[in-house]
Amino acid sequence: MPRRRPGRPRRGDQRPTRDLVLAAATALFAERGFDAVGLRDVAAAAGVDVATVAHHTGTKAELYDACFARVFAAEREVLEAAGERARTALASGRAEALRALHDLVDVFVDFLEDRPETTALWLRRWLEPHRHADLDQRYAAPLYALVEELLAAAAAGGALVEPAPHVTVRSLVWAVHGHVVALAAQDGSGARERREFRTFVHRFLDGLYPPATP
Amino acid sequence: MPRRRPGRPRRGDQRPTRDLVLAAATALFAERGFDAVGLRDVAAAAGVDVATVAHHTGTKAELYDACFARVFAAEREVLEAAGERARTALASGRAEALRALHDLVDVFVDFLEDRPETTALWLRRWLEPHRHADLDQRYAAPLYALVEELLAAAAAGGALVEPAPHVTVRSLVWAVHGHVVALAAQDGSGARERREFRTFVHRFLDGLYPPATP
DNA sequence: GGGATTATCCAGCAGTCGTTGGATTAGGAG
DNA sequence: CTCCTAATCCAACGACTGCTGGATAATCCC
Repeated sequence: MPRRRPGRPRRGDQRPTRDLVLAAATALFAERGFDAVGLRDVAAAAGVDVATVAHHTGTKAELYDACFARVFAAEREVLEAAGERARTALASGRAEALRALHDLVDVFVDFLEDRPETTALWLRRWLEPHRHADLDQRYAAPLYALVEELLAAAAAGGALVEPAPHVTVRSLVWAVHGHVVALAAQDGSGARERREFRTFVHRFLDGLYPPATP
Repeated sequence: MPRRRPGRPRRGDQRPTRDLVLAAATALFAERGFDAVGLRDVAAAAGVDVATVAHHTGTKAELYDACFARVFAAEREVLEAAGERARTALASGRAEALRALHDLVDVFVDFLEDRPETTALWLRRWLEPHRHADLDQRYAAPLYALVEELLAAAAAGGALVEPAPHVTVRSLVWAVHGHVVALAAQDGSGARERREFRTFVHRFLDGLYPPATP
């Protein structure tokens, strides 16, 4: 491995080192977890010395936080864009709200299937509550609020009082993460699994909120 | 901490040291994970020296495996007992099969609510595929097969061909684990949460397999 | 050109890790 | 009592950990 050029970076230079380190660290943390990844592993994966990692990202805990913030910010961005589209459909009636709900869930599933490391970090977050202070406020809460809003709109006229919407949303979210984990654990493209999971999700929603009232 | 008596244990002695170590290690591993728990932590929690831990449970990896085997064996035992009861109901018709399905799921939820460390280890197992070789064969496969069998029986006459039963089962299992994690993360007794989750589960099953065909 | 700034690496510190060899003590077997 | 076995702890080894002080090099600003 050739030694990287030291010194101040040129004005319109290549990809900044900090992003390189964050990408490498995210992949490693998602696969092995906080304690099983050494700073020297991250440095080697990024083609950089340990001191350089520390120079750009500070403490190991700060690096960990930065990885989470980066991944979850991307997810939140995608979901809020899809949520904005869905929100406009809310005013158009129950059928449109139901379709918007289905679309939003599809976007969610697509996103996680494409970026399994998001699921890995999401799960690790639940197993390490002490390490993440404000992640829920910045990430989970807005997502839950949006989907609950759509669920409530879809249920309007359906007289759905229980279970509480947040229970339904949480269960759906965990089912999706379980699907992503199962995809990663098996071999093959998983095209069939993806198709069947979408079928399941739509049946799940239709079962709770039948599209046509008898 | 007084020094423990060395020497060969007396004939009808107290709780064997190995169980003490395994219990302490299980609690620590469930809370912090493999790498964040040192053998000295386990030893201290069990009131024992490090060398004693090694003497009884061998390598750290072997200790980890022993914890998993212990916890999952308990779960499998409970589920197979409930499954046996359910299996006899299968021959009595669709309505009885549906009720048996509901009962089995209730047993599953009750068990995990009472022993949250089972959920913690279950999740960690998915995040560390390299550390667990044969756990799926001994634990997950029989459970999945049983619930799928019940689902298929419940669906008989309902013309359910998709989604594939294992997708439904997996999603339900992950939803339950998500419920347990949420219970552990919140404060209070969580009695309301438990009640609402059961409502959700039963609605979930009824949505996929309506109890009365219209 | 001459600082000032920024980036990179080398070398090493102090601490913890899992693991082990050996000493000590207690009970069972004869 | 004497031998054997089993249980416990102490002390230490080598390896690895996160982190850092300082040297060097490349660029920017003037």
